[in-house]
Amino acid sequence: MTGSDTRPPTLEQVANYAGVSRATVSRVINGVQTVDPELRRTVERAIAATGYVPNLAARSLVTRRTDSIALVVSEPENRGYETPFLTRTFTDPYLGRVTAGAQEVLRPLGIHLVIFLADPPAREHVMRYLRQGHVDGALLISSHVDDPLPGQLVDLGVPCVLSCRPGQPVHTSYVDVDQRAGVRMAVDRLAGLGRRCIATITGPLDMPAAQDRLAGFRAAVAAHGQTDVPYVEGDFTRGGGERAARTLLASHPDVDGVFVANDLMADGALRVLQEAGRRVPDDVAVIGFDDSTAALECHPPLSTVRQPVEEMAGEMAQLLLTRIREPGRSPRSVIFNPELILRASA
Amino acid sequence: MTGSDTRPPTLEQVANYAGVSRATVSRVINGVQTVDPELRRTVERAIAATGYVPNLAARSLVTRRTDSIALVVSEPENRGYETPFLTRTFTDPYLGRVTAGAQEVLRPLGIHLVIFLADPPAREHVMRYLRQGHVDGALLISSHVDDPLPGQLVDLGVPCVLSCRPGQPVHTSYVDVDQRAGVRMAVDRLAGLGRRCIATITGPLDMPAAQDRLAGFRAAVAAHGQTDVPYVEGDFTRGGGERAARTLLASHPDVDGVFVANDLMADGALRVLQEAGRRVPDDVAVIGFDDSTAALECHPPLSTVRQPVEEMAGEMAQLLLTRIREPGRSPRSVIFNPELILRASA
DNA sequence: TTGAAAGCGCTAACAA
DNA sequence: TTGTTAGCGCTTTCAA
Repeated sequence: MTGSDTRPPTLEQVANYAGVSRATVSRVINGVQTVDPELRRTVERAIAATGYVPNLAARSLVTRRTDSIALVVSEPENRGYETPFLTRTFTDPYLGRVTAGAQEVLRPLGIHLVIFLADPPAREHVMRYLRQGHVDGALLISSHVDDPLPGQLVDLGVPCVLSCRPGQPVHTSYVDVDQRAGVRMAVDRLAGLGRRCIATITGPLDMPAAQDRLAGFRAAVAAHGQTDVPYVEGDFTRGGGERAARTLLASHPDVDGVFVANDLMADGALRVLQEAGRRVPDDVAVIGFDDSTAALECHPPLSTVRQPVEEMAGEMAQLLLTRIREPGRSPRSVIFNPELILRASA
Repeated sequence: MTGSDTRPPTLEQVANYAGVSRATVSRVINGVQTVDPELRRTVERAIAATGYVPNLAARSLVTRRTDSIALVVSEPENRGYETPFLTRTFTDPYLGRVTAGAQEVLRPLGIHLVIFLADPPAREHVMRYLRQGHVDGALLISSHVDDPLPGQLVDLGVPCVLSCRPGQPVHTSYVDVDQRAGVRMAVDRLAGLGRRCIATITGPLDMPAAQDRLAGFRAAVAAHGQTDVPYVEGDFTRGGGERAARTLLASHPDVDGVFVANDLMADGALRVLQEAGRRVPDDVAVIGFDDSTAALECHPPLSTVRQPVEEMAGEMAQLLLTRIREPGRSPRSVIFNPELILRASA
């Protein structure tokens, strides 16, 4: 009944059915213009009648293209975060935005986007998958300074583009937001609100993005004459934000402004601040980073530094396509401008 | 410098290098036992020396296997949820758990898991990808009653397994949790706590899982002699939970127990209840569903009905593998038992 | 145990 | 404009 023990129809069979050569059917399928309209019609009927679907393996064996690219989220090793990798990844709106942005440019081109999560146990598999020519290239979300994956992929000749400044120099393109400029906007705002004790909750400091934001914070508060640089390291999760906020409150009870390195942690921090009896923004003003959907769900809605993630992902896709088409061309990176979005929290 | 204009080494080249035939190299690669240990050594050296990696396309052209299976998350059409599909999907810990569970069984077998999101714009692409034989089968997360995808895939002969009871009868296996039993446990607990006005916040009622949970709720409260069945429809997101809780509070200010159809909504509901001055669990007891990571992040920590998602996903993978190996065999479905996890909220 | 040879289904020169 | 033909890189009989 399931009846698929029989093989799917081949080009050859369609050709026989239509009474033409394989080459002609191939041309019709690939939209080559030099085919007699009448014949094309005949072939199309034959395709419909036989239910023909091209065999991808056969095609890519000769074209050396697969028309699909991978989105790889990588984590070099278990750093004892409270939340495991998969949970963190699938709980943060970030990946959804990246996917959306990449799809936007890939889909019209008929290119498939396949998603891979490369935590240490999966790492080898993903590497093999990419090497075996299953995809034409990879968009790499690699956030840790010491992640060897980007370097390895480049060495293997897999075209790729990174989602942010790589921790170690890698001969490949990347896309990033001007982290420091973003933080600067946030701190300027807090200072403009008259806050005198401005602190920050950082991301994991083994991530370039987190380092950049902390460095930006240092520079920004210094510019406003604040000599102390109170910071607590978080992990970019809601729970981490809560923990960090508690630590911060204990060490700096007089804090009146907080720049939190992402929205998820800001949400957690907001909860803790308010449970501790601080009014936001009156007692403590809070600004996040990302402008993800989480920012809108905060109570009160979160002021935040907007990162145009979708656009950035689209650009990554473009860069990758270029890289695939012209492997010789030298890497090019694109830096986007952040924007301060003001809501109720600061 | 990037130097990959040159083609990767082929089996043939490795064979020449090692001074043996292609067949022998192939045997070594595929772990065939009948190869002289000495020769095997030679070949392995040759493989290492040349940096050989099998060409997947060529292999699967002959074996008709790809050793990869797809995890497809499907949504039939835009139902005007507040939160868009990708955001919802990548914000809910559910998918991470499914991935983890499936990987657990697939990885040791050397099978790749590739993730696809099939919302309406991507749908056609994903279908094509699956039909073209890019994967050996698919794990399908399809939550809507009227999603045609499962039926279409089955018709196309793509082996698949569903993540819950399908809305329409489909000739394929699925895995599910005993929804009604789970809800029953929750309601029994609330009733046991002496709650007299027990309400529920449901998932989208065009999802079988949401329907089952509501039906289970009906039956359970009736069993405790509560004739009224107060419910508000939610959307399985945090924000949706907040909105639903507000509605509920307005229509049933005397509510003292709430069963919320998933943890994310329960988190939102908790916030709203508390902002409205209700103490949890004293004034209102709340129980969620899933036992996802969100349950632990709630304030107070959420009592919830545990669904063994990882295990269920592992079983899906097993079922799919069986289905791939023995296409003739008739579909088999597996129902898991839920478990009530008591924390502070009820 | 090893090798020779025949394809898997497709695209792309090249000829006609 | 169409058809013929030669592979793409691999696995797998079948002989040796």
